[in-house]
Amino acid sequence: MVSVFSQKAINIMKSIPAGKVCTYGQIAALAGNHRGARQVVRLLNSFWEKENLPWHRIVNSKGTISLRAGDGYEYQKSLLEAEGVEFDAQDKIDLGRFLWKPVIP
DNA sequence: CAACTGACGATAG
DNA sequence: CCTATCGCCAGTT
Repeated sequence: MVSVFSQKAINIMKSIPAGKVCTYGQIAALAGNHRGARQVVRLLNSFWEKENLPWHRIVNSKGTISLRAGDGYEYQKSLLEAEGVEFDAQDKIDLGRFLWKPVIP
């Protein structure tokens, strides 16, 4: 038991299907804190290897990858493209088509 | 145990 | 479009 927020966020992230992406704010809001995007970042960096989270499916609210080129940016992009996610000329994802909308009761 | 750290978001200018 | 600021708080040092 870490925290309710962490568990929910982790649960949500583990549920993201291939070919879809999620935003930090969305996960934070679903986990109970609409302003907890930074906590989501912390959780990802701390639990992605322990919980086997698909960190590459998490992007910022604009649908762009937050990492800088050379710092994993191209790697994440390639992973997403391999799952069917498309990037436009501005290297951003069309959230209208690829944003995953989880079903939380 | 106190301070620091963040792959962000929304708002204001 | 851009930069600046505040908010939020678990995990790490």
